Amino acid sequence: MSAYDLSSCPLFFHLSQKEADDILERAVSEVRRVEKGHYVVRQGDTINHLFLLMEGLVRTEMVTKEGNVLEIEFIEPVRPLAPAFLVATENRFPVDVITTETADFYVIPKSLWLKEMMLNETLLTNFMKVTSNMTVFLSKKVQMMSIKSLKGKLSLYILENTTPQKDTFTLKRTQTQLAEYFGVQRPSLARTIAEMIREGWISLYKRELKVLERNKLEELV
Amino acid sequence: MSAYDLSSCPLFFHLSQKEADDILERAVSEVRRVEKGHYVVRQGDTINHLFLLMEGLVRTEMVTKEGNVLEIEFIEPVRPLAPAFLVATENRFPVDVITTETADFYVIPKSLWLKEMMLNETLLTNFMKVTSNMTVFLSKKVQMMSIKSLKGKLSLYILENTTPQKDTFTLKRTQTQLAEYFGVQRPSLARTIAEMIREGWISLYKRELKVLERNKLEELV
DNA sequence: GGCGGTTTGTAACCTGGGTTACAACCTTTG
DNA sequence: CAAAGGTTGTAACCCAGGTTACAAACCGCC
Repeated sequence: MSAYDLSSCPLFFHLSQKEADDILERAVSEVRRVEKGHYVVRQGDTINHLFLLMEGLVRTEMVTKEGNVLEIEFIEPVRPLAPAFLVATENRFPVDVITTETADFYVIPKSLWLKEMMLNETLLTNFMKVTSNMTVFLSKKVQMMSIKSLKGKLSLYILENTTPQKDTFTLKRTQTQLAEYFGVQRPSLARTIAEMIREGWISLYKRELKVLERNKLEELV
Repeated sequence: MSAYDLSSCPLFFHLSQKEADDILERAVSEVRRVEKGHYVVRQGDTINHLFLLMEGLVRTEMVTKEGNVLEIEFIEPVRPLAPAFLVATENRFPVDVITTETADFYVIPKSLWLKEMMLNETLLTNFMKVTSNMTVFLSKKVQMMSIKSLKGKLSLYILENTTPQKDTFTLKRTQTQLAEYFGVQRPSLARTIAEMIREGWISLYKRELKVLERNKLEELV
């Protein structure tokens, strides 16, 4: 049970490896392997178990009909999947979770997990912090989505990845992925980037993006 | 301190009036009155206190630049404001909070509140449930916002307010408010409603909306 | 170096919603 | 009941982004 480094998981911060292992020893009811490209959980599934991603990589996405995929985030081990929904009144999974690599999960029944939290103050506050941070994340998402123009969304994204001091950064995603993140078509994104370059607000060489007129970007957010 | 009915507040479920009163007695450091139409907190403010709305009515809204207001929800007493952000790592208020009526708040310092939660298991699980439900709420919001077309958003809204059995409901908001909720202009909403009526999917008399072709609405969500 | 697959740039055309403006209703309230 | 303010219906025009399609550039890999 103790092959994994749990200290990197926010649920186990400030717990010794032994404490964390003991908790898992008592609570984990099943180890589940999911092959690459398969669903772990689907939007709408009822949540009675905490899923701990131990190995592999998964992607959560929210699918709107019309086939538009609005990407949310990648999750790397060791992390819990949507812990907030374990406790919520309407405890259904909000998103699809798909493995992008073969992944291993510890499956913990809700009741056992709650019991462990009641016995361990640190575990409990960690859990609360994780769910609260999810709220912060989501409300930022809402903020991003509430910006109507693509130029505005792009500006927000660029500003979040630079500072007045460090005006350059490397795009970590392809244009296609970025477009998905913003919820727009790929050519639209390319067009908008081209416009912003033409107007002299940013420059782009290979994947290196440089901010030239920070105030112009700030105006749009 | 005990003039209020705390049992309606999800933070105090399953607690006796006396238990709840005792907690507040110890934790509340200040009672604050805010006049109608004023800001209680602004987006970006650091959160070191829990605000409990005891009296009055407030509205939270997220303001995007360009002046677009994306309404989120109304809050009635007795309710905490954005409790999730008290615990989160980046504890800044995600939204503006504005009073729509003169309102009274109990202000509780973070440290005192945490202490109370550590002493009372019920209070703690209640708190967790509240923040988790906020996550559920926000991710629904994200889902709604990720639907691109106004027809789709409107369909989702209508479907959520009816069932196959009960195909009629009364619009509780004006078109202006609804348009704000969807993040579109009022004439656009009116136009779209008119289209959906013309195509025979819904009918509308005064504020009574009736679903005629449920499957058509479902297609768009 | 050359070949297939991915990523990027760009252009032409289409469409949903924004914008503005005005008229017809409702609902209060004096 | 009449004036005033709020709510709804509509129309004309504009524009950001969607859609489709193709070419150029890049990136391993044999």
